[in-house]
This record gives sequence, structure tokens and C-alpha cells, in this order.
Amino acid sequence: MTEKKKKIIDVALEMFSENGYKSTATNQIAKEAKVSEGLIFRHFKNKEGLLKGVLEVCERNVSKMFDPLDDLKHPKVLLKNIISLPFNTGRDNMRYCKLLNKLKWEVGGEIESIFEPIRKKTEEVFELMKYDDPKSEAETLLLILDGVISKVILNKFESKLIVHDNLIKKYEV
Amino acid sequence: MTEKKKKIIDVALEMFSENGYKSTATNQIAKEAKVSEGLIFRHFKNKEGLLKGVLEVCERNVSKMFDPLDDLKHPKVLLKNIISLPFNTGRDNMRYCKLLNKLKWEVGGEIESIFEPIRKKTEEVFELMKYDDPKSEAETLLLILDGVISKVILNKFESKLIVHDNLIKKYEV
Amino acid sequence: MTEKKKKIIDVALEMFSENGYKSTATNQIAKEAKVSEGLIFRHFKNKEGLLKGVLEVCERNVSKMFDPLDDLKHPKVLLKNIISLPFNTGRDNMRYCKLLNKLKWEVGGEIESIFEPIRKKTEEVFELMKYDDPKSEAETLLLILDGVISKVILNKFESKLIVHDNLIKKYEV
Amino acid sequence: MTEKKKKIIDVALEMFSENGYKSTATNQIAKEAKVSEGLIFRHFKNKEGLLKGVLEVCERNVSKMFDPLDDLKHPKVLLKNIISLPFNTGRDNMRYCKLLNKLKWEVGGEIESIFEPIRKKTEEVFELMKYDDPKSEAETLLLILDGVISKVILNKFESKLIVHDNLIKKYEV
DNA sequence: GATGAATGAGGATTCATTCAT
DNA sequence: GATGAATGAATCCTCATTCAT
Repeated sequence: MTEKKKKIIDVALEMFSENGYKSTATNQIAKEAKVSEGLIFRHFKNKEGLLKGVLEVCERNVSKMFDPLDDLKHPKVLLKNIISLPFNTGRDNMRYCKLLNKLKWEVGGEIESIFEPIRKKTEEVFELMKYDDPKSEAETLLLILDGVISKVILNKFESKLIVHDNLIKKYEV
Repeated sequence: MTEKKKKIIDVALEMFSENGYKSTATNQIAKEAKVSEGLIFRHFKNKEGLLKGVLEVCERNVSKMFDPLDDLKHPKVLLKNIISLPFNTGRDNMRYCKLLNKLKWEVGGEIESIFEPIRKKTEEVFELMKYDDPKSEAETLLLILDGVISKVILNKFESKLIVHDNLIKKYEV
Repeated sequence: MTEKKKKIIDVALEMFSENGYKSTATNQIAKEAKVSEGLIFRHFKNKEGLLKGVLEVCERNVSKMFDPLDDLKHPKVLLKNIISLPFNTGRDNMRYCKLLNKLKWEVGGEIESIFEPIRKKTEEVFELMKYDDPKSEAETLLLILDGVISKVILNKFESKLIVHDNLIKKYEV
Repeated sequence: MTEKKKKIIDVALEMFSENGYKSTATNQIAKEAKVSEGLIFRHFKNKEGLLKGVLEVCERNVSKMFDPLDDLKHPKVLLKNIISLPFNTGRDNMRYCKLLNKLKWEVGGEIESIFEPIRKKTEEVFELMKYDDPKSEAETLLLILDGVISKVILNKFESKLIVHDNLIKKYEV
């Protein structure tokens, strides 16, 4: 992976997540990345290929977001951390999530798979905690957290901290 | 409002909500609406003008979704109905919500205002029910319901009914 | 000639002379004249027909500009007045001349004919004044006056009065 | 500057000067230049950008028209040559002047600046020749020559040579 | 690997003109 | 006479993609 290829991905990631896939022209990407437009197509064949390349990076990094959870054994602590996750997303991770969300609506691709591990982990937690229906309980929580991350990304939160505490209380963790 | 203008709005609403704003070409709209492409611009000046026209219809109709809540006085019943709302959205309303959500991500316009009435009503319910912090409690619930409607729209629900019951139980209504 | 037809001609004259024939859209004319666009075509068949209608008005009025010269008998006085003509053109006449000039360059139509009478009269003056070659002498003067009127119309004159005196002196009148 | 870009400018110059700016469609230019239409916009961004590009060429070449005058020292000879200039304009220079004149009427841009050098030179000549008011004298002459060139361009001259001699005699050179 | 000139299909928009009422 | 909805061809412009160097 050359320096220029990395730069292309980086810029594309930024611009896709900011303006969407369709609305970002390849020549804008090229200009911003200080690279000839042709190079994009040499490396990725397609605009769609570029998108794939960008998505891979996203997935790799979003996956890493969940890694710290592996060290936690106690269910309550684990659950608490799962809930907290979207509330303290760093700048970079936010960008990955933003792109993922944008594409969920724009392209409709299969992005859910990235979140399969965290879904499974959440389900396990609820199992350990003896919830009646761990599967749908996990679905409910993830849906909530999805709502949270949307608000965070779009910067539409009025009282992030209180909502966080609210959820923590609801799940008694 | 002539028949053809109505048809244009109708088709545009459908296509925007299905494929997004950018990805829908005006000539596709014209063809689908069996109308000359020029007519779109005569009536709406711009593609963006068309979008505005479509959004107005959306807003008008989404607002109507909340009307039935006005008849409910008992807080618990009201809250229950608020929660249920996104779970039983009809075909048409779904389209309006889909468009609104798509645009929230694609265009980033100010759509929140449409939901201000329902936010206020939710807040009032929590007040009546003596919740500690009705405001952020309302924010939390709406955020959850936002997650629900996203799933419904994108047809990504695994167990809609159970999640619904789950929420009903959580709020003890 | 109805009031509305007059208004159309008037507005078209104004807009053509200001922005040119091509650059003036019929719907702009209609809007400015507070008239339906269709009416333009009912009255003039074509945009070109409208132009013809406008040009007729122009010609009629430009011709009138020369009428006062008919009363002058003394050659020197007559010549002096011919020279002065483009230097003191009123608002309205300026508009007619502006349109005529614009069209000379934009459409290339046969506009010269309007100026045939003044050309003839100028030639006669030079004949009376015993110039060697009255015909080309007239051509020269008219060419000069054409330059003058261009400057006046385009408002590019630095010292109109002095140039005027200059010419008067050159022709010793 | 690639061959194709040169060709585009060349063709545009020709077509603008012949049919005017507005009336020349970009796809006509492309076809005539045997070039894809897109290339025009890649090189010049805009139709207006193309116009600017064309104008630059015009200005550069029109400026060159005046260069031979630099070698002439004797005022009378110089003045004579200034007067003669518009009477013997070659094919190419005629095209540049035609475009400049067309645009003076169609677009109204600031074209006068190109003629500033010749204006200054003319003024100097009249100074050397002890004319009373060299500045307005120069303005007068240039105005005359402007009339001449218009006639030449529009091919409306009846007796070019005689008019030329006429002017030469008037200025006694 | 990298460039940048070139392409051509498609997209939004304009505009003269028609026509039913 | 007058309106205004409707048309469709033409126009300017964008953009992903190719290709020679």
C-alpha cells in the first residue's frame, strides 16, 4: 500500500462520510488527496471499488472499538460498557460510524454484519443475566444504541450525559 | 394544484424515498409521472424546489400521524400509544418517514422541527407520571423510537413484536 | 392595438436594447409586461415577429429624429445640426438607437435603410457646400457620427462636449 | 497548451465572432473542433471561461497590431499610420476586432483597456504636433477610427479608399 | 506506480412555442 | 382577446472512466 493509495482512502473516507457517496466526485477526492484522478481508478478500478476499500478500513476500525469489551468478564460491567460505548466515541471512530450510517441510508448495503460480534456479545450478557428473551433483549438494546450513535454523529443531542445515566439506570448496571 | 403537479410530487416522493435525492434523475421522475421534464421545472423551478414541495407533503402527513394521540387523556394509555406508534406505521406514512430519514442523512436539512410536537407531548406525559427528569426522559424515549422506526423502514427487524412488548414492559404501561 | 400589445412592445424594446435579443427570454418579457406568455405569441406569432414589431417602432421614432432638419435651409446650419444630432439624444431616442446598434451586431439585419434619408440629406449638404466628393464626404461624416452615437450609448465618453466642438470646428460650421 | 485546447480556442474565436457569444452553442464548438464537448469544460470550466480564454488571445493579438507603430518617430508619419491602421486590417486581425466589437455590444465587458496604449500614443502625437487639446483630439480620432473599423468589419463600406484619403487630408498628413 | 488529457453518456435547466379553456 | 398549463428540443454542465505516456 503506497502512501498515495493510503491518502486516497483517507480523503475518500472523510468526504464520503461528510457529503455522502454520490455527492462526492472522484475529481474532488483526487484534488483533495493531491493525486491524479487516474490513480484512483488504477488502484480501485471503480468508484464503487474505492467505496469498498474505504469500507474495509471502516470495518477494521469499528471492530477494534469492541475489543476492549473482551477483557471484561463481569456481566454487569460488560453491559455498562456496551451501553457507554456510543456515548464516548472518539473523533476517528465517529467518522467511521458516520460513513457506515450514511451508507446504510444511501446505498443500503449490508453493513449489519460488522455489528454481528457486538450483537452476539450483548446477547450473551443478557443470557448470563438471566433475562427472559436474551435475543430480542439484545436487539432492543442495540436499537437503542443505534439511536444514540445517530444523535451523536448528527450532533443533535441535547443532554447526552443525562440520557446516558438514564439508560444505565434502566438496565440497572 | 393541477393533476400533473400532484402526480409529479407523488412520483418524486416515491423515488426520493426509495433511491435518495441525488440518485433520482429528474427525467426519471418525468417519465414515471408521464409528464414532460420541463414541467417539473416550471412548477418547482429547481430540483431542490421539487424536494421542498415533496417535503411539505411529508411534513403535513407526518404531523397527522400524531393527531390520534390528542384524544387520549390517561398518561399511561398515551405513553403506550406513543411507544406503539412506530411499530404500526402504514405503507404511506412509512414512505414519508423513509424520505425524512433519508434526507436527514443525505441532505442534513432541519427535519427535527416536525417532531417537536410529539417531543413536547412525550415530555408532558413523563411530567404527569412524575418522572424525575421528564425532558431527558422524553429525549431518551424518542431516541429509542427513532431507532425503531429506522429498523422498520429499512426492514431490518428480526422480532418486531417482541421488541415492542419489551419496550412496553420497560415503561410499565 | 390593445393596451397589452403596446405594453409588450414597450417592455420588449426596453429589454432587447438592454440585454440583447437572444438574452431576453419571452417569459421575462411576459412577466415584466404583466401579461401571459401566450399573449406574446398570439400577437406576434414568433419571438422574431415580436422583434419585427419592436423594430418598426424603432424605425418610426428614429426617423422622427431627423424631421427637425427639414426646416433648416442654410447648409452650414444644417450641417451643424446634423453633427450635433448624436450629441443630444434624449432618453427615448437613445433606447431606439441602442437597440438598433445592438441588433446590428447581434442579428446583422438590414438596419442601414433607416439612415438612408439622413445619408442623402448629408450628401446634399456637402454638394451645396461644393465639397469635391460629396458622397464619400457624407460617408465619412456619418461614420464619425456612428462612432459618436456608439460612445454615447455605451456611456464611454470622456469629454463629450469638447469632442463635439472639435467636430464643429473641423467642418467649419 | 495541448493541440486540442488550441483548436477549441480557435474555433470558439471564429464562431463567437461570427455568430456571437450567446448564439454559439458549446456542442457546436465541440463538433467543429472535433473534440468532445466535455473537454471544453475541463479546460475552461465554463462557457464564460472559454470566452475569457478566447478574449486573452484576442487581446494579445490586437496589441501586436500596434507594435509596428513603435518604430515610427516622425509625428506626421506616425499619425498617418494610425489613421491607416483600420483600413488595412488583415483577415485574422479582423476576426479579433470583430469579436471585440461584438462583445462590446453583447456582453458589455471592459474591452476599452486593450486600446489604452494606442490611445496614449495618439495623444502623444497630437501633443508633439502642438494641437490645442491633445487628449480630446485623440478621443475624436479614435472614435472616428472606431467607426471605420465597424464599417470594415461589417463590410458596409461603399468607398473605403476615398474615405481613407478623406481622413488623411483632414489631418493633413 | 503515476499523470493528466480526453471521452461520452447522462443530468439539470432554459426556452420558444402550442393549445385547451 | 387572454390565460396558463404543458411540451420537448436544445443548452450548459458534471462525472466516472479510459488511455497514452
